[in-house]
Amino acid sequence: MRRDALVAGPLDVAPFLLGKLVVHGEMAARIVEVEAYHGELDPASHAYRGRTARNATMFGPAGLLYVYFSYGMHWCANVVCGEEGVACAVLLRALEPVAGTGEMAAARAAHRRASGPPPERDLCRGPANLTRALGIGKEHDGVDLLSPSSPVRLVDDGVPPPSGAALAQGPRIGISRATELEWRFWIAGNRYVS
DNA sequence: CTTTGGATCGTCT
DNA sequence: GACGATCCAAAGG
Repeated sequence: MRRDALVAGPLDVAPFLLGKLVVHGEMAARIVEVEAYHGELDPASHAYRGRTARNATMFGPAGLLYVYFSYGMHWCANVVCGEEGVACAVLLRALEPVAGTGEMAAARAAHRRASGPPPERDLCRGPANLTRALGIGKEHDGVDLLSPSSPVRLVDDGVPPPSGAALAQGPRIGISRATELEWRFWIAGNRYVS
């Protein structure tokens, strides 16, 4: 992954990230669904009202991982994009498990307890589920996804982003403002989409 | 299948 | 003091 590929607006970077791999240890999963958040121009973004301690990572250089805590129990992961100082990010909403699925299932099962591990299709389905499966938490906020020495990395294995009819687009999920914007992107027909 | 309510806490107003 | 870029289990149809 070249960093300059991420130095662009979130509406360009979001579809570009579809098909890329997120790697953590022996685990790898392919991005199949994302949402774009455009910092200070976007009422639904954490950075809409400017820089705070929580959203500081969003203002960093492209390629950082922004992790935030939500609803008192969930972690969500974003890829920071755009120029440094501009708070753009792409939320990861669903991934297709590629490697290390046993470890992912164990991580999910540990949290779900009684109900056991979810079916493979649901391992990384949903923004909080995928961080749980991959073991991503607050300790990963601000790590450089493009550095070979980082625990969590973004890898391009040559699978091209979807284009034309293979690229689907619609409203973002779970927000209360700017709901008219169709800033969610996914791979059309992919069964791992949430 | 759909609907509903509970969990649970950091952050910003 | 309210609320959120959510998920899950239980209950109802």
